[in-house]
Amino acid sequence: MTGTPAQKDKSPFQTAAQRKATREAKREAVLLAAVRMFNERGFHATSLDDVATSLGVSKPTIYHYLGNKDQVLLECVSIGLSQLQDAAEAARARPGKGIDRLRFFLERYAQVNMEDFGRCVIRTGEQLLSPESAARFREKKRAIDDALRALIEEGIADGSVATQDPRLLGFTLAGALNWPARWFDPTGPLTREEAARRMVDILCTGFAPR
Amino acid sequence: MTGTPAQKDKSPFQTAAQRKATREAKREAVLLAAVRMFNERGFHATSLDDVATSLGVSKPTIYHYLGNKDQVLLECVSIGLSQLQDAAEAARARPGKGIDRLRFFLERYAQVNMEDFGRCVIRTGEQLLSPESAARFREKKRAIDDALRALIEEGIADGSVATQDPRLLGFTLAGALNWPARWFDPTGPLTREEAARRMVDILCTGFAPR
DNA sequence: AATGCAATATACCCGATAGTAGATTTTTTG
DNA sequence: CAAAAAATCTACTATCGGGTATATTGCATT
Repeated sequence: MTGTPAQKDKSPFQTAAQRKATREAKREAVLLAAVRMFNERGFHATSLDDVATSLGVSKPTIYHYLGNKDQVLLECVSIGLSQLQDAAEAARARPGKGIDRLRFFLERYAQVNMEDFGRCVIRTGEQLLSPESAARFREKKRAIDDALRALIEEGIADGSVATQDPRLLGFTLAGALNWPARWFDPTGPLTREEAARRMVDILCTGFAPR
Repeated sequence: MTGTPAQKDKSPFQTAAQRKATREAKREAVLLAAVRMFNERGFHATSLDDVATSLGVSKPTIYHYLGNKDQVLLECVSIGLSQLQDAAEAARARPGKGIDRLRFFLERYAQVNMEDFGRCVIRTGEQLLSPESAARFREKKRAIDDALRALIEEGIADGSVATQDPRLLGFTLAGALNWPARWFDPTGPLTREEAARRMVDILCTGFAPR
């Protein structure tokens, strides 16, 4: 048996698929490093030099994987928004009354907003992006809003959700559950799941005694 | 009667007090122009040249009234925060059950967040300010948070507010009522007062049917 | 072995803008 | 009216950071 090499996948020689995968992994590492710095120090206070240095590479390497700073930010918020979109679809696919599906969505929504990419969605003002990127950003946020509105309407239709003004209810719920992007501290007393659950409870029953 | 002039206060000659007042008025005009541009285009996307031009003056004029850009922003958020502080004190001074005082505060709080300086408070990340200014900013925000918490606790004490977790209730309410800083449009269908009232209603009773 | 592409680096350019120096005009006051 | 003070301007400096031109290294495919 002459040919078969002893090394299975620690060979330094990669297949085309492996190369593509490591490239993708590097791209994602750039985005993760970037989003963390954006969240911590702010977009403008984070130079791509900073991001590069934090990864032990130089700035042109980032440009090798992503076109420019605007694209880096757009990618980051797009990841966060697709997580929210996934949550919406999962809620949509659930059985149960409208209120249950709504609560399911709201919990996930809150949880995403406590994670790196979700936080970035909330903290990123449209002004930070180029006009074209901002348009795509708005579009995707709009889809999330619509999904939330639809869940509310379904709840109203089956009598499990009570409100005078679905639009305003949507804004109110979203606002309450966006805010953890600013205050939640994962090293604090609550887990993401627990914090999300309790917030949704509060929103569901209100603060007046029943 | 030789002396008494016919012009009462349209004389171009001002008293010391009047001069001080016009100076203050100019300072405030700068802050108002600045905060509007900050809210619209973002802090970093607004140069002091832009602000100056919008007032028909040149940049050094701004420096004549305010020390530097950091101070301009700090002044803006300080105005917003003092409006919130006023709301807290007014609520504190009210008669009635805890829940009524809390609702009073929350409505004002929401209204402030739909106005120029309040919006700026919400939209300003601490990273935009110098470390020293950021510390003062945090301090003042902290005071508002504490006031909200205190009102909640009073409601709990007299049985008019129901919650398992006052801290989280505070965050949830604040988040919901901060969010209008991002979405509220004064040219839209609702007045500030009406929007605030409805949001507080939603938060008070929740979205589950009673 | 030779050619080519992917990955990465160094060193640079350039535009924007915060902040300043110094002159100038206007107003107040002695 | 003269001198001082306040208000404002023009023109400049300095810095930062996004983005690029170009060189280098090394694996990969034929």
